[in-house]
Amino acid sequence: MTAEPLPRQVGHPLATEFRLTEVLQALSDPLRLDIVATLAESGVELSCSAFHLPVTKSTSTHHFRVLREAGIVQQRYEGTARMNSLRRQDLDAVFPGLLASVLSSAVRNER
Amino acid sequence: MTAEPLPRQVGHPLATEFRLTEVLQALSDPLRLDIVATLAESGVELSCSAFHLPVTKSTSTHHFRVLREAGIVQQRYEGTARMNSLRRQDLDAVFPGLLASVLSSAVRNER
DNA sequence: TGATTGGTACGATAATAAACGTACAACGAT
DNA sequence: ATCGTTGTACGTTTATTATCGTACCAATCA
Repeated sequence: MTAEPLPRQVGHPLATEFRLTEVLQALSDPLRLDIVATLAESGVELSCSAFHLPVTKSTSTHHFRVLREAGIVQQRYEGTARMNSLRRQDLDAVFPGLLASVLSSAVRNER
Repeated sequence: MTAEPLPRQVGHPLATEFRLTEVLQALSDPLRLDIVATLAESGVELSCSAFHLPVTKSTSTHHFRVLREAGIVQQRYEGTARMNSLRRQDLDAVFPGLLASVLSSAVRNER
């Protein structure tokens, strides 16, 4: 009676549920800001391990979860990897110009 | 030999010292975001007590200090009151568009 | 099947941050 | 001089967050 393993999935907030303070909080961590900037520059999906973050796997999981729960990244499984992409359209729809100004500020400020 | 009391003064960071993550962190608190939005809407200097914050005086002092140290507000004494104003020009120079997008997002998101 | 890869879950710890109360300081007015 | 107003300083408490380690799971590969 071994149950079928459930397909792995994660919950993402709807764009209507985004909260500004939560987004700002998520972006206020240097590591996470770096992740977002890297995603924006690359323009493609990236696995968690592609970032070579200077923290352990479990801490990495934590940061990606904060970004996901704030609505900043979209995650989906591809094999064993979890692919991350920016929710640009959703963010722009709810907070117009915010991501762009944060990203250009991040470049100027060198994080 | 009673020393003259020093004129009260506070330290403000130079615009060149602004750090994006610190600014985002400062703005990520609902109370502080409210303060900034009120300052922006009013367009004038406001004393700390003009905000009628739902916290004690000492907590209020704390939040204004966070905003000041991030470079978001300018403070000066006027009598016993501490007058606060936005450092709009400095912020726009270092992080172009950031404050504007945060403020318009705050309105949409109703904080 | 078993090992490897990439990531999660959970619990613990340490650092940071929000909130408060009390005591106090500077200024203005009485 | 002393009182009310406005805010600061300091120490404490509580809540949140960043980090880690260990154990584990699902997918792929040999």
